[in-house]
Amino acid sequence: MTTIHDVAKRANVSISTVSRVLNNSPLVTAEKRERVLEAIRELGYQPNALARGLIHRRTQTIGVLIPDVSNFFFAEVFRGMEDVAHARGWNVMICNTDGDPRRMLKYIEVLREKRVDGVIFTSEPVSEDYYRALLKLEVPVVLAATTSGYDFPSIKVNDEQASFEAANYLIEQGHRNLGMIAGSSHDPIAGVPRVAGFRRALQEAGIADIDRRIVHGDYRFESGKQATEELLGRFPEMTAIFAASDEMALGIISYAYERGIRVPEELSVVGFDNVKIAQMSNPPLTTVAQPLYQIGEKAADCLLDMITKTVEHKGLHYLKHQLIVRGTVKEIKQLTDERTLK
Amino acid sequence: MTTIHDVAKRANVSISTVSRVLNNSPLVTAEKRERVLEAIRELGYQPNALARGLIHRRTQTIGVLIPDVSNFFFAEVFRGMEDVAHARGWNVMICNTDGDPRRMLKYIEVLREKRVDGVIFTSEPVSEDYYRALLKLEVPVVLAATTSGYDFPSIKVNDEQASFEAANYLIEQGHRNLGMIAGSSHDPIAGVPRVAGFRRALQEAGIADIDRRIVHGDYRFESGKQATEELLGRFPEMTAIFAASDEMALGIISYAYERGIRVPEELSVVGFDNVKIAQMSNPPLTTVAQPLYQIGEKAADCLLDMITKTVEHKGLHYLKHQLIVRGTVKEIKQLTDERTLK
DNA sequence: CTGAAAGCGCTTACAG
DNA sequence: CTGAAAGCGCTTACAG
Repeated sequence: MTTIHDVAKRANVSISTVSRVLNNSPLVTAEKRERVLEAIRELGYQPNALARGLIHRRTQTIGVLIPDVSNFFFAEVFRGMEDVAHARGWNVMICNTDGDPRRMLKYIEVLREKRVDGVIFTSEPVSEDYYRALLKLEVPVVLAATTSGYDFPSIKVNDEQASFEAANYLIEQGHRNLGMIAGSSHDPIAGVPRVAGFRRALQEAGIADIDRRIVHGDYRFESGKQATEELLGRFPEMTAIFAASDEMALGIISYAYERGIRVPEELSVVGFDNVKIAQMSNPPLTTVAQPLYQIGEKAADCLLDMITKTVEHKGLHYLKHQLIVRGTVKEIKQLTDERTLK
Repeated sequence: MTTIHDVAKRANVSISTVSRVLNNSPLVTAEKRERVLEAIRELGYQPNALARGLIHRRTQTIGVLIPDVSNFFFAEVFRGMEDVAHARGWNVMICNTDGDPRRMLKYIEVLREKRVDGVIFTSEPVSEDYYRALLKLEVPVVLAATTSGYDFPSIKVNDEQASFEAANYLIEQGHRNLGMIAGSSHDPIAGVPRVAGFRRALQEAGIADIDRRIVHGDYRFESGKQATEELLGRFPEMTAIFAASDEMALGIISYAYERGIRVPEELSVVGFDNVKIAQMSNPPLTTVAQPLYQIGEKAADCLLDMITKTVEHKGLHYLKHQLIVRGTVKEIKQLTDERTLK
């Protein structure tokens, strides 16, 4: 591969001069500049980013730690990151951690070796081990779709509030016998707060027996089906279920379909996330939208701002969630209304 | 950040010695090795991959050119690549091209600057521009889920044959009035060959009017819905539709659901790809599976073999497709049988 | 076995 | 304005 020396020789100048035109230095005569440019063109020369990076201590690369890009949710968040990185002239090194601590720690080390300029840590809780490893990186870190007790800026949705609104919507539509398929109770991000929001809504509505109305899944389709069976076993008359992920919500719909339970006539369903498949189900899924792509965009923007010292970011940034009403919730007359009518 | 000099000073040896223990050279006394290791640990030193890469002319990084990771299909293929890269000690730089030639060419340049050790080019036809740019890279290139007239090894499924089998399956199930929602007729990979396979099956079965039975979509959900409307407008009695992607197949199901057409009782559907959502539809989608994850794995393995010169790969490698029978196809008695019975 | 030196491909004061 | 030189953080013949 051609180097700066080849160009210098061909243009009959020193490598310093070549370097100057490469870096748009004004102190080169028009004539030499032309000669150099010409030589570059003829040779198809491109500067070696490694050599440049070594000197500038900047690689123009950021690392993205993410559980699994083949997951609908992460795929969209990631796309937002990649797009702004690209637009701002950065590249991204992707690291699928699978939620595996060994893999995560290994990847953080690799990112350190490669001297990435910054890191986006996505969707997982920040353990103390992770925190220490991240600090050693000595570069800016931004949290996407998660948050922590440490001082990394983080971009996410207000899970408690979003969940509260979803449950509340169901209640407003007249449902009183409702349940929830939650995420993991060990998950401080998408697990605990969403349960808390659900709880708050039911409490305010004076609905009893809340604990038994909550079953835990793992956010995936299959667990949504199983959890529905469990829930309907406990409350055969249940009229609505809120799931902490769209995939689990699709599991509810599938379960209902298999048993001949009509959605939404007999069972209303609300999901969480608004991944692309939410609009492809039958009926299309009513869900709480997280601005996935924007979370990725904002996280990348925030990180690049910190790297280039344009702006200093701190603390927790909430992005707006939004209830998307499609076809899986039916309004039902409340018992009290019916009694009143008689 | 600490350098090899810091370690050398602390361990009271030369940087050559530090370098040797870093590279597991046998020519270092146990005692010095210990001292160096100790210093490395205390300092939390990690060698700079840029400096190493500069010398070795190897970055331990591969580039992946892919249209859009947020797409179900590519996300899974990509995951396969990332997993083997990781397992074999390589990192991956991801480049979402969006099928945009400017973006593609720009990315190939960037990969050249960054001196990646190899490139996987995914799912797009290789234009002459791309070919030239790829050649200039001077590193191995492997094609995943696509192929070309050039001499890059490529990993894909036999689209014509897979499509033929899908159509044939429908015919075997007694369908004679069937249609296809194809991809783009400008797409030499997932467009043209799949239409050809469909055609061949209908021809062999002596089914007439083939041209009118084919409508083109863009692989996405919405176009599947629209194409269904078009097809059913032309052939109101149509009993089965084969789609060149699962997403379009889901579009067929949605269209049917909205119009009260029962799947599979009144309309059978077969998809292509077997992305994760295929099993989440109601009824679950019968489809031709491409081994997505394995295509990614194999492409990465093939590339890394070439980079490390373990093996030389050439030509076209077909990975096996497979018809996955789920719930969207109904067997119907053929008219001829019914007549025979009477 | 070990260290000084050259070199990977660049950038950037420094002197002219 | 321009080139020689030093240096970014490493590896690896070379001499001892």
